[in-house]
Amino acid sequence: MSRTTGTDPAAGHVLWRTPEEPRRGPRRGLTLDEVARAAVEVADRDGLAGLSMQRVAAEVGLTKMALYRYVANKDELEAVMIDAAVEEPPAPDALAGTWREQAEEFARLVSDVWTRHPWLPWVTVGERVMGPREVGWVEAAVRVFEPLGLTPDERMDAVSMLFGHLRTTLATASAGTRPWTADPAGGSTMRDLVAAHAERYPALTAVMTDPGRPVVSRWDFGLRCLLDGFAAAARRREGSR
Amino acid sequence: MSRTTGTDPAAGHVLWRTPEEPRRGPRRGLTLDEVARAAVEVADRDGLAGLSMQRVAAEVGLTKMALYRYVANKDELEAVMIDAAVEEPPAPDALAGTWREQAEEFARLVSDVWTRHPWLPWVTVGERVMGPREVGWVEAAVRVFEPLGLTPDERMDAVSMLFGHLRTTLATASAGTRPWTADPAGGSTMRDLVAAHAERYPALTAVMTDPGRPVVSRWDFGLRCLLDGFAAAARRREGSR
DNA sequence: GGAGACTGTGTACGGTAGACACAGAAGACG
DNA sequence: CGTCTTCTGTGTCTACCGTACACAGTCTCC
Repeated sequence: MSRTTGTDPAAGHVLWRTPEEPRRGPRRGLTLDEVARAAVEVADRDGLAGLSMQRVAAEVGLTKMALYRYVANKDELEAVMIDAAVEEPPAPDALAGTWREQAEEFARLVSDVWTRHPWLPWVTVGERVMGPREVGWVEAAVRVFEPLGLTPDERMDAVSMLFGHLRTTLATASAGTRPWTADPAGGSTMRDLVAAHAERYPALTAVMTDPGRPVVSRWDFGLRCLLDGFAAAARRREGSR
Repeated sequence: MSRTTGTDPAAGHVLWRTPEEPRRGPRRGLTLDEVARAAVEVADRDGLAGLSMQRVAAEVGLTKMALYRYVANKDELEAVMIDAAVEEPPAPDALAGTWREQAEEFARLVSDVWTRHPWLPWVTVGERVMGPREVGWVEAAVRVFEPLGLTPDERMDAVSMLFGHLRTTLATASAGTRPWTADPAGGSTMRDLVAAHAERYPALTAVMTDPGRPVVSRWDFGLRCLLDGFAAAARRREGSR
């Protein structure tokens, strides 16, 4: 982790380093991008638990130790595969309409990518170095909320909440469950458990007997609540101004 | 995994099994509860990554293989330690006031527990068998939203979103970061990265230059937005009735 | 034609979860 | 009392994980 510029805290990180060809020695058989895409493929196929240096190495036809010529460790591999998987963020003029329409469209875009790579909602949490594309997605999200009269901090909070909501929804959805059963329930078992102990959980029993709406309408409800909440916050700001 | 009742899907799971003394053989030196509490202690001290069968076994003075006499595998150990850590959920009459005050109080209670055990927000996701206490917390949350005119499904969605919000907030807070920097950013590095590439991320740059409010006010903002959103949904229901 | 830098390989280490066989303890039953 | 049976805890073993390190081979620069 050696800083080169002094201003860029992650200059030493593969994600933000411009790849400069070494002068001497044998050419490397792969690019960092190929490694990243192979890792994405492994995670898509075998899940996050099935992702190991061994498997990724086998995918590209190398020994696992050769991978360490491309990334410093597994965390860095994860970082580059995230930035490879999220693809390009929407351009500034890609989203049109009111802020609300833009937010809905943005959520749909994130949902698309995170559905294509179901492990993404699980790894885009916690302390780590983000890649340029991932930061680009956050940038795009911040842009969406600019028309609202929120303070910068509130705008960022809104972005955070939007991503959080998508994560919660999509992470559990990818687990093959209807969204709420797994939060913090997890699995259809909660429904059965409640049914087996109805006297102990009356409020839940009442909820569980509901026939249930289709997933799409649940998705709408959550997002709508969130955006309504932001709108209310914006109104508060407007009023106090 | 042998069902005993037929109606209870997790009857074979330690979490829902009433512990019946075996007739013959030596007495076991520990109770399941002691094992669970030891595991909680390890996780509190060494974090989730530091939690291994080995460490927990050492904590209680056993070999790791002896642990398998108490739990079937590590997942089951995690399950029992979750239910041990969350403690008793609030009683039906423990929360008072309007639904909004109750929701705020409930959020505070969850926050307390999840702060005491910072690994909790990370493990209470995904497909798994919940314990009786954890289900009790969900039950309590559902009760809070009963006064609102939401449909059962919407009520459950609201609960899910509330937990999701708390998880996002507390998981990142425990990582030693201010909430939003880690979502999906992660770490103060995002701030620095944006600063180093200001021309590329203008919207983010504008946000980052903000001095920033104290954490407590960010907490309020998020929760307030969420509850405002629920209130709006309830108003929609009222209006259409 | 070196010298030196770089890539990919092989080996080794300490960690993980868990399968399995076994020694010993303790109640059940003759 | 002795024996049978069942249960607990131990020790050993396998397969895998991330990764440190030494080394062989390859390429460019001087």
